[in-house]
Amino acid sequence: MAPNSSAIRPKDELDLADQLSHELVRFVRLITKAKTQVAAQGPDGIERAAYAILFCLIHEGPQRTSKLAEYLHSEISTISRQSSALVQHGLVERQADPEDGRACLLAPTGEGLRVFEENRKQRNVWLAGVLGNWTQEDRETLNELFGRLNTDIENNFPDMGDTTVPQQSKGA
Amino acid sequence: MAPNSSAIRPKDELDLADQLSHELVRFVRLITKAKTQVAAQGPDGIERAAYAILFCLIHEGPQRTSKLAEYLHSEISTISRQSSALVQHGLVERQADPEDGRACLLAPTGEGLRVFEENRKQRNVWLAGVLGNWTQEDRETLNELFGRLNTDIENNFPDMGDTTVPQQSKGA
DNA sequence: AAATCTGCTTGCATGCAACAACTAAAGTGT
DNA sequence: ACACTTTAGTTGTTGCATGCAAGCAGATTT
Repeated sequence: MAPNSSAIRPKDELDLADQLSHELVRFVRLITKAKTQVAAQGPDGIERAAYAILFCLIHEGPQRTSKLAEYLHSEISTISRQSSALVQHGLVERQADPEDGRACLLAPTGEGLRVFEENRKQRNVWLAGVLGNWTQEDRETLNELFGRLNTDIENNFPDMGDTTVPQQSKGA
Repeated sequence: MAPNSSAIRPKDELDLADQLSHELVRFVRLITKAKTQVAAQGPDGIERAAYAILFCLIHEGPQRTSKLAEYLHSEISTISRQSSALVQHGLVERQADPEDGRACLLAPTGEGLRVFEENRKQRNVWLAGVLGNWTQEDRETLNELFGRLNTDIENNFPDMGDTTVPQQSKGA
């Protein structure tokens, strides 16, 4: 079953939207599958999802749970759970927030950095494989457009928040 | 918390891979969130995930469960369940496969088409909003590169299958 | 110091996908 | 033609990730 009809090239905007939507869900499916295959947890028992936290902490510095949630578009509770796991495994440590005793700043530990670096390498090896035949230019273009897409999606969230797409009509 | 260090522009391939990885997970998070916000199920009680099946059937014609599973990178059982739901709600119908009595060809019903169309419109409205400020050229480029990315990821799956990224070292 | 607010954690429910056990229909060999 | 194996799909169970809501402890206000 090779993509035939709509999967060749866009004729007009609507077709393009269709196609892009398709690529979007295709991508999500692929990643979902990849996630299950790469094993749910690293040998350190860290949730896959928790690496995003590590990434954020490393790139942005120690953060509060709430900030992380905001940044990662997750529930605070989710971050809380994942952070706990990271702390338990010694990849992240809690520091008392000098400005607020209730809050705890999460910061990567040396071990956390090391583990993250290794993961980063793994991921990059994989990505390099995937993009092996790409020209440098295309890679950069993809990167840039992808980033823009994400940003634009982020900016379009508020609308979805209350517009909450009603979807179709029929009642059964 | 604005992206600072590595989130500006790629210096070399490794940095680019880093950045792209980041965009990838960012995207997944965004979509994940979007999915939950758009409501778990359509008013017809159909799982969100099932729409991919509808899409596939409409674009590729009646298919067997197994083909769908292959195409959508899902387990047959998953497809089976979702298909059942679609059948129950009259969006898809089972046709006996003339070539094999065990198999059933799944085909969209008129109602299925209608419902899908409505969903498509919704999605396109949203996408149009997201890509509102893009030039047509950029949109097409994104679409093309995204498609290529997906294809290349698909092709790199076999490796992941058994290489199953060992990840890091320390045992704690 | 009592009332309130806020940041985080925990319990419960949901959605989704995988694995396994099972049914039924084809093929195969004698 | 009849048992035996293989193949297609369905259903039950399990497990994971997430969101919501309730609870808890530290901070703030009056």
